[in-house]
Amino acid sequence: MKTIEKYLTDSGIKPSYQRIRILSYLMDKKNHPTVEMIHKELLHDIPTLSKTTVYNTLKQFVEKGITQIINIEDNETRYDADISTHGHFKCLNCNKVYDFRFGNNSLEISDIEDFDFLQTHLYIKGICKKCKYLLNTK
Amino acid sequence: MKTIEKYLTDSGIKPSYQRIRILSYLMDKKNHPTVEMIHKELLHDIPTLSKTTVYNTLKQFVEKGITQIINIEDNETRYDADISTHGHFKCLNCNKVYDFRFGNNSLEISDIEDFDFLQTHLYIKGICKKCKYLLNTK
DNA sequence: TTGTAATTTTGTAACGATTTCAAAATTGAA
DNA sequence: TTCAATTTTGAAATCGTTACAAAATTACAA
Repeated sequence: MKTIEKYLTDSGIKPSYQRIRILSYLMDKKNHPTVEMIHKELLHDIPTLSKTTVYNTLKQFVEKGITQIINIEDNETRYDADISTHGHFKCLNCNKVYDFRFGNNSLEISDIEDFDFLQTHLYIKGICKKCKYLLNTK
Repeated sequence: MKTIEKYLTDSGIKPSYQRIRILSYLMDKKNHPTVEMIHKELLHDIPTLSKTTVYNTLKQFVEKGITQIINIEDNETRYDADISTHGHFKCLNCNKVYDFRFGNNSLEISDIEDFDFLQTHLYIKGICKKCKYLLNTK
């Protein structure tokens, strides 16, 4: 069995064709897509793919813990199959979402000492390196 | 002129009755409300208040920089009149959103060194102290 | 104070993302 | 091969948000 199918099976998800393709898309592209983006692109290969299937599949992936939701913007829900703790940077010029690493232990958090932490999401917005130079040389 | 009116005027917003009431609500309650919550509660005092006004007002507050959007959950947009850099913790048991402070310099961010940071949002989900003890003693 | 223009508020309609739901298609086991 | 269970599909419903035009309010000049 291929690794992606085994990964789904091990996560308690039956590896249907659509599920394999959607997870592969997330893992290969690493582009933090919206439902719209996934549906639009996969439609080229799977002409019958319905948007409902994309919604259902992603909901299942999130429930089973193999995908995380990115809420960096209030008007778009994005998805990420990289479930390791890492941050997301959105460039306000080109709208690209970048991954970044941060020292989780070094956060120095006050006021919520005795709380149990289950998920940490760090979002930063600004201007990426590429756009910064482009904008400067205009 | 009252302080809240002066604050609006200084921010370039004409202090209409509705705007004063909505900003006061945010500042007094500090409950990170949704549009729904603000509208429902103020309706007791202002029976003619329309939801559109709440939307318009909050959009203006955000544009003028006196309110920030909290996207800790993908199905609800919350608002906060505290625009200082601070984190938000959502209890997955009681759904309350808590503020917390964190050392901004202690983040130890890698991979996006030369990017310009404009906004930082740190969200943590888990179980709050109160719910933790309640759940343990059940 | 009155009249008029500008601004703000309101309510309805439109919109877009997401969910619901039942039928159709596919899969798996006997 | 047959039948039950699961998955996918597409249409309709729902929900949060926005667009828009009319009504109300405010500001200001005569």
